[in-house]
Amino acid sequence: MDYKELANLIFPDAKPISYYEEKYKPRDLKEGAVVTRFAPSPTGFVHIGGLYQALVAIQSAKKTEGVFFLRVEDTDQKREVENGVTDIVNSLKDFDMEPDEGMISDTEEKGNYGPYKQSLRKDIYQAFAKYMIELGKAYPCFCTPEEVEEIRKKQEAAKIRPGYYGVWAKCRNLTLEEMADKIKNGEKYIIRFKSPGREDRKIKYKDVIKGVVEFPENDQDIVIIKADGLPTYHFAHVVDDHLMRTTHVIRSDEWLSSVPIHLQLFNEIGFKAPKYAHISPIMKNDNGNKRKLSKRKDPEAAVSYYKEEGIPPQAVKEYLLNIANSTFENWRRANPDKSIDEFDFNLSKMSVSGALFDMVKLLDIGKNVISRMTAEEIYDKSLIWAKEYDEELAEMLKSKDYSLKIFGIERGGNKPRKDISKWSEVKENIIYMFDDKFLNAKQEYPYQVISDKESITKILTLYMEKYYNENDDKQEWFNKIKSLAGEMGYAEEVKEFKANPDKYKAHVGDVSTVLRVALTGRTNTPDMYEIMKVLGKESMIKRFEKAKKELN
RNA sequence: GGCCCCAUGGUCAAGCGGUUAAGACAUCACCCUUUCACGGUGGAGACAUGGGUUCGAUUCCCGUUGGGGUCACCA
Repeated sequence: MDYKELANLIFPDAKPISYYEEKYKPRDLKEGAVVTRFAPSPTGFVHIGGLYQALVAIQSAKKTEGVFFLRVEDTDQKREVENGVTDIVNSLKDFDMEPDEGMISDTEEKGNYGPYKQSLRKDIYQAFAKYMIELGKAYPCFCTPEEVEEIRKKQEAAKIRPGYYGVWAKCRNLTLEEMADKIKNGEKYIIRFKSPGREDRKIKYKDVIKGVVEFPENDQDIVIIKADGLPTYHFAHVVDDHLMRTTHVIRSDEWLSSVPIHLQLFNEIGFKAPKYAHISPIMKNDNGNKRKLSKRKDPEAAVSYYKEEGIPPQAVKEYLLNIANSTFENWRRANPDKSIDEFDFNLSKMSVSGALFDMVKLLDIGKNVISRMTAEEIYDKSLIWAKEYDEELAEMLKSKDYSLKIFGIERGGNKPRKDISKWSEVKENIIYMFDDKFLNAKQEYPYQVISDKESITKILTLYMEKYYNENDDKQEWFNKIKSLAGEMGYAEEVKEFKANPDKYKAHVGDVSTVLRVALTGRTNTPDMYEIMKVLGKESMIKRFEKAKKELN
């Protein structure tokens, strides 16, 4: 019995690895092109941290004319969730982050390096596991989970490092004959890697983001093929990223401590290891402690949250990019209209420590992103959002013409209005502009300086009867309000009022406030001249009548 | 607990041996303005701590403290 015979006994049907080496040829890309991937498990919704990784990966690939692919890591059937793959694909689509290669739906994929779903690659992993066995670098292990647990307990009791290694790795010392006999007897087994490492030796490696990191060598005989015949993450990673010709593995921080295992695996199997870039996770402040954004506790951890809230995908991406490379902010200010793909993203400039998630900042970016949009875009996007999440708003937006007029107020030009940071704010923002909403609802009228019934009635009546003319330009329009103020005995100029506070009871601004409150039910609105134009005279009359009626 | 990583204002962060320690968000004041949003000006606000090294440390080294990660037939 030799290694080869053992390997054949275990994987009689596996192809030689040369078959796969031949099938998945090195990519023909220009020098320096980054081939990278997003490789999530379909275990539930897509996490904002995952989106962050994917974004960083895309930027890296785009910048170098490389490849970004989506690989689904579904080797743990126990944790798999229904529609997991579809969710991932759709989430990337929502953010306009479609991969160049890989899964494009639950069952379809594109690209020449597939399958891109690990559960479909069982044969491939087994071929490489077989190869490892032939090399004498992997072996079958017959320990039951209970036995392994038993070993761990002993180690813990003796306060020594837990794990399957050295003298604890019982099965590694079985003779080939013993192994063969056990297999023939039908004993259950898994495949373990035979680690050549020693814990008292150090390895150094250079992470693209973290810099030089030093670790003890791996000496654990880790599992590479599980009882169900599927590989563990470690082995799948090595096989896949080799065969898919990945140049850069961009993944979450939590993998950093597995690097010694991965490097050793690459080395023993004889492949060139990719470069690693370990990204710090996005954190959240929880009672003074930092912790990762959690799927269970934090709604904003799920990318679906941003869609539901109507935060533009563009804003989320810009926020994330800003965390990744803080120079992005300056670049954006200098290039307000450029696509983020033109930003010179730099992996190695990413922060080594995890950033606290800042919703306030995100919404500020949202505000700016939306302010750069035309009224038409705002209309389209809020309508799409409304159709899914807010029927009432969708109903309000039915008249495109009218909606466009509202969204057009103070928009365009170099100082656009910045009062919407997400689509879920739109309704509150414009609802008073709709007669059927405004006229039929009970309104609060927060009058300010001028608040007595008589004065208000007089202002509203006089204004419509004597002063308002829908054909006035803005200057004329405001002059009329001044005249009205004068007629009422108030100061026509605010400055004059301030100079002689005792002489007047109020000033033209206070008169405006009365008009504004009567018209809209609020003290803060966009430009009133434009509001009146959009509303039209008929609506104004109705609103003033309502206001007068509801004076107390 | 072992191993690893990290530490600049409330938050994100420039910095890479000599700086009045940038900038953005948030905050405050003022200006602009009929209100708000915008815009403008200004203010407050930081190098965790103790040792070294050095003519000189935010920057380099060590310890302490604090935070994070990881130790599965999960990824």
